[in-house]
Amino acid sequence: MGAGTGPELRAELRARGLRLTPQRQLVLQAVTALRHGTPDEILAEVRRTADGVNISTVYRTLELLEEVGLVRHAHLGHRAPTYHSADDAGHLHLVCRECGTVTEVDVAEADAFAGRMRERHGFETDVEHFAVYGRCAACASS
Amino acid sequence: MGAGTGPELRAELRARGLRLTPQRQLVLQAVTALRHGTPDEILAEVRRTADGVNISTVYRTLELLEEVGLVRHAHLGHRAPTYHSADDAGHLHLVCRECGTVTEVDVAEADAFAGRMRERHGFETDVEHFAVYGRCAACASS
DNA sequence: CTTACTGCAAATATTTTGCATTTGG
DNA sequence: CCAAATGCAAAATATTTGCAGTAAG
Repeated sequence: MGAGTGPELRAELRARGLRLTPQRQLVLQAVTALRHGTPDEILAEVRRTADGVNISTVYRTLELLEEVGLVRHAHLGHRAPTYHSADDAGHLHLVCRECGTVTEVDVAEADAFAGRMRERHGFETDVEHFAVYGRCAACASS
Repeated sequence: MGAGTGPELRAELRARGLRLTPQRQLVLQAVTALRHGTPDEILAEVRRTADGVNISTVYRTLELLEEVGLVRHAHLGHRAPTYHSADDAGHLHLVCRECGTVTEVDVAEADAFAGRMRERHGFETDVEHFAVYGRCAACASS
């Protein structure tokens, strides 16, 4: 289960003179458990277990975990940076504008597109960061 | 130059029992002039010409112009829905994470990708709404 | 012990809303 | 004239920051 909860987090932090705190463990656990979560949702998830973690700590911790490389964020909607574990990387997000469902798709499905952007525009696409908007199969058939 | 400033806007509005106001003309002109703008930037652009248009009117007007089909918005960054004229549609946005430059690319370049999403996932991609993140040629070579 | 980290409350930033007034048609 | 639209100020959201107290190592 990769970076997950314990020793790897500690190692990443120590390597930079940073500390392992219960809050940081809890936030990382919550991100992993939710698979996709906004700062708000992550706070709620954390509070199902422990209590008293502050929202500003969640923001600061997410930023830090991202720097350290254990979590990433993507933009799935209007106002919602969504965080996920770096372990759980390797997919695109297809977001349905009608029902909001997020479908995960292997990044390889965008390889041809990314290659084209590279060749024609010298642009290195970060396929994991962009959300693809549209209509999912279920909504299209209704 | 399509929908632009005058008569078409009036027609679209009248057809729905809505009114043509100077504010609505100004906002549409500003969106067209800027090519890409956040509500804030649009307000600033409007104020270069006339004065006294209120920020809440900008928000309401953008929403309305989008319903009517004269403008669209895309998500190009963390906190910034960016509006553009519907006339100026037909392109993807390549956004550089380092310098922020937005490169426009013909939507046809994503046809293969969109086709693949349709076939394999039944997903109808709105290629114009998503921003593609990455590094532009200039930043990659530095 | 040292200083990184957290909680808290206040500051920012962004967008939305209620309501009295103005104005397009 | 009358309903639609605007301006304004307040409310609702979302995120950031300063600082004093707490705790990791």
